[in-house]
Order: sequence, then C-alpha cells, then structure tokens
Amino acid sequence: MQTVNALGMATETTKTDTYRLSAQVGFNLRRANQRHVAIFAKHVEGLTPTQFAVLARIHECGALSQNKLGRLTAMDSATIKGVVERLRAKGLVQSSLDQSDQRLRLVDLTPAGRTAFETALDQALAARSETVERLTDDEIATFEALLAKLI
Amino acid sequence: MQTVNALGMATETTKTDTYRLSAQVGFNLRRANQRHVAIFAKHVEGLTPTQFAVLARIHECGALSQNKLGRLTAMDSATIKGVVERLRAKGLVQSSLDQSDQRLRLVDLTPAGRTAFETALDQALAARSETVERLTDDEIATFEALLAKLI
DNA sequence: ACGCATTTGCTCGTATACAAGCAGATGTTG
DNA sequence: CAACATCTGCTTGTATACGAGCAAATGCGT
Repeated sequence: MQTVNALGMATETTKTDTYRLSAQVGFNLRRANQRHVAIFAKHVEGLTPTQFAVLARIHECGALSQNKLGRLTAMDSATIKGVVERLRAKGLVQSSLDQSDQRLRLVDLTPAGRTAFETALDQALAARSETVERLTDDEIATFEALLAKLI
Repeated sequence: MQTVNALGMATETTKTDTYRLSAQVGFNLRRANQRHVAIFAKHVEGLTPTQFAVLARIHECGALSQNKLGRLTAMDSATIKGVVERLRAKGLVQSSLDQSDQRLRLVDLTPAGRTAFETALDQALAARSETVERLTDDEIATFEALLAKLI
C-alpha cells in the first residue's frame, strides 16, 4: 500500500506493520528462558536451575545470609525462602543463626550439598552447551556480551 | 598458578576457572526475563506479559482453540487455562464451544479486549524500548537475531 | 538512653510454568 | 462397526516469582 505523508514522502504500509508477537524481544526472552530450563532439567538430575544457582553461589562465596543469598541469585526474599527450604529438605544446605546478628540465618552447604554441586556442575555445563548449540563460538560470545549489557 | 600438562605445554590456572554464576547464559537469560517482566509491569496497566501475548495473538490470528492458543503463545495447556480464565474474568476474552468439534473451546477477543489490546500496544512498545535501551540499534538487531536463532 | 530508619526473614495472595494423569470427542483403520 | 491412537481441555502437585505488609533485631544520631 503506497501513501504520501504530510511531508510528501512516500511511505510503505504493509501487513508487516501489524504487531507480530513472535518478533518481540520480551516474548522471545521468555521462550529462550523456557527452553533453557527444559534443557537444564534434561541434563541435571534433581536440581532446578534456581536451586543449582543457590548451590553455586554458596560454593563460590561461602556461607551467606538468606536475603543476601537471594540478592546474589536474583531472587526476592519470598522466593529464596522456598528455594532454601527445598534444598534444606534434600539435605544439601543447612542454616544457622548468626551469633553477632540475630536477624541473620546463615545458609551453608552440607557435605552432601558440596558433592551434589560438583556432580551437577558438568551436567550444567552440558546443558549450557546444548542451549547455545545453534550458535557459533563467535555468536555465543556476542550473545553473552549483549545479554550482559541488557541486564 | 603455573602448571605443565601432559603435552608439556604451560597452562594458566587462575581463580577465573571457578564456576562463575554471573557469567552463565542460563542465569542471565533468567535475569533478563525478570528485568523485562518488571519493566513491562511498569509500563502496561493491568496486563501481564503473558496476558498481553494472548490478546496479541488472538488479535493477530482471530479466534483460536484454547490449546492452539497456548501453543502459539508458548504456554502448555495447564498454563493457558489459567491465563484465559483471568482474561475472561476481566471481560477481555470470551470462549464458546465449536459446533463442528465439541472438544474445542474457541477463545476470541471481546470488544473490551480489542480496546485493551490497542491501548496496551503502545505501552508494550515503550516497555520493549526501555528493555533494550542500553543497546545501540545495531546491537538490538544483532541480539534479536541471535535470540531468535537460540530458540 | 531514646527514637527512628533500615535490614532481615516471614506470611499471604496472585500469576506463570510444567509434569503427569484423567475423560470425552474425534478420526482412522482393520 | 469396533478398536485404536490422537487431540482437547481438565485437575493436581510442585516450583519459581513478585507485591505488600508484618514483627523482631540492629544501628545510627541526638
């Protein structure tokens, strides 16, 4: 469809101006995340991506208060509470009250939790590989850089 | 730390070999999605990203069976059921039984739903802009292309 | 010492998200 | 027609995810 706008310039108006859901960044971020979660579940036995993230963060930083652990794993206090509770039920973490600050619940790995993390690590890396398998190495690097910039 | 491997080549082993959660694609996809959902909620009044996606898809394709609608918006049957139910409660969609196939619940926009979509559209586009505001136009195009390839 | 803002962890309510399993409708095939 | 697989929509159970609001502990300033 050819029209002429107020400035006298020809403009093209085709069906492609309609909002196409499948081209939206937000929709595709959601789908990409869904796909990664599914791939992760296929590779990693007994841990969700969020649960693995908590184990990884404690492994990386040592014992942390529950809220701080949530901040470092991108979960609010309501969410981290449930995740820690489920990891505790599996015997992978334990929490204790901090002596000098009675508000803090220090969450740490149990020996079983450390083992579980080390076992899951290779599986998580395999999941990561499958997630990005359609990209070349250069594309992966570009994508990771842009994703980091986006956050 | 300097070591020599079986081939006699010097290799560098530093702290950066440890698993860094914040560098993981999966973790960052999750965070990027969280960020977009938060930005979307700030811009779009009364609709979640998934609810908006359903309205957009019906607007794009016309009435659809509930399951097909779910497939086209990346939701399984349990999820789409709840989303449609909440949109129905808001009066934005209505569903009716298909005459020729008694299994199908055809979901369509109400006039209010059409209006709501048209109102939300500009807000959704503004949310998209804010989501990608830290990227240049070229970077946005690259990111969208790689994201599409990833899915 | 006291008041006050902040932090922490909690609960409740709402909204995705998926696995698993169900019953009813349909279509296909012997 | 009868057997069968498939598709549809449903329910239950589990797991994030966040807003809002709560009480207890802390620390800071006066």
